[in-house]
Amino acid sequence: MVVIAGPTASGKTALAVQVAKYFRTEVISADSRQFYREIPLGTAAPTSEEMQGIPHHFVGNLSIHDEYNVSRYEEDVLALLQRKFQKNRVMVMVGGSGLYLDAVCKGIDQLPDPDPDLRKQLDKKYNAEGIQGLRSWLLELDPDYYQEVDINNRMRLMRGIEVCIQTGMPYSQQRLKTTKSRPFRILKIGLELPREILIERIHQRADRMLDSGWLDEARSVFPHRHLNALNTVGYKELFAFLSGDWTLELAVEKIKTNTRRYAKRQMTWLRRDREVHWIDGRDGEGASRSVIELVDAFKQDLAKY
RNA sequence: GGUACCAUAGCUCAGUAGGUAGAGCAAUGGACUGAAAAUCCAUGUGUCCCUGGUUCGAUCCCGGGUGGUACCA
Repeated sequence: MVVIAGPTASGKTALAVQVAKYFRTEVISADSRQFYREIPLGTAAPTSEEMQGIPHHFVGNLSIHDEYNVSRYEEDVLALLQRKFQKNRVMVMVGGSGLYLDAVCKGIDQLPDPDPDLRKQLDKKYNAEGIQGLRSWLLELDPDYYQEVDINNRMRLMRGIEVCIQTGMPYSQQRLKTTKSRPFRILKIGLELPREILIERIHQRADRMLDSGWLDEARSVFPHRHLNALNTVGYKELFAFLSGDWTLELAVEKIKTNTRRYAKRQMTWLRRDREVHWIDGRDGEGASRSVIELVDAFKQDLAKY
């Protein structure tokens, strides 16, 4: 499996199609927002024209009303890969959601999915007693995890508490971070661009997306703005405009800023992964040639064993 | 042309009884196992507009200049 990762607006979509074309195979998206069919414009999901006839999986396959999470994604992708590897030697996975990429490449521990009723209780606790309420709750249930969590991060605190309650065992004993073995070999590619160029591309793409009707798309999902799928860069800002809190100009400026920050977080995540082979994303043709070379070298390497 | 006010970090601004300065945002670095495009942590040297003067010492007080804003002609 060839994994193509990189920050938003770095040209992953086009590169993945080029590579999939060359190997006559299909593309799996690892983008936690392109799943949702109601929001293709604002998530820069590939259009059918951009796909150039290459089958894409996990793009527009869900509704914003669906419940979904990384472990289900891991399962779904593995099931699909098992089928696809029967006839394809190579598969391409492309996306910018680091956690989702890792779930497929390295696996994720066996832990329960969140229970909606419990989440409600946790929210109630947080609203009534603030972060301190969550802290003391977690300290009681799992003192070991309490020592290592981000003590200010309410989501981590909540998840820790949730797992302890649902399983009756400390979270810290179940979050093992073991790496699972996969029945296929993985080659990871990272697309990199000089900072100024990436920033320029982010800005231009935001303007292009707005020109192509993004605001109308945001308006159409506005009534559901509290759904998690819409807690997303771009939509949050457009919703602030649609609510009358911000001018459109301000919203656009914030979209650009927040997209830049998102790209930075993606890079932080990816840089940590020593298995990534970095390639220059400035020239699309060159990038796809580099990927193909890397894949061929990888195959030859495999043949030795 | 006159009068008043303003000029401090990339931006918006605070401040110093005269002892060379700090917030928010941005930016940068980082964390990350079922909300992940989420969530969270860390990091503040900048000719305090220029130039004379007073002073042991001026970003701060005084004079002049330059630029900006408002009002009056």
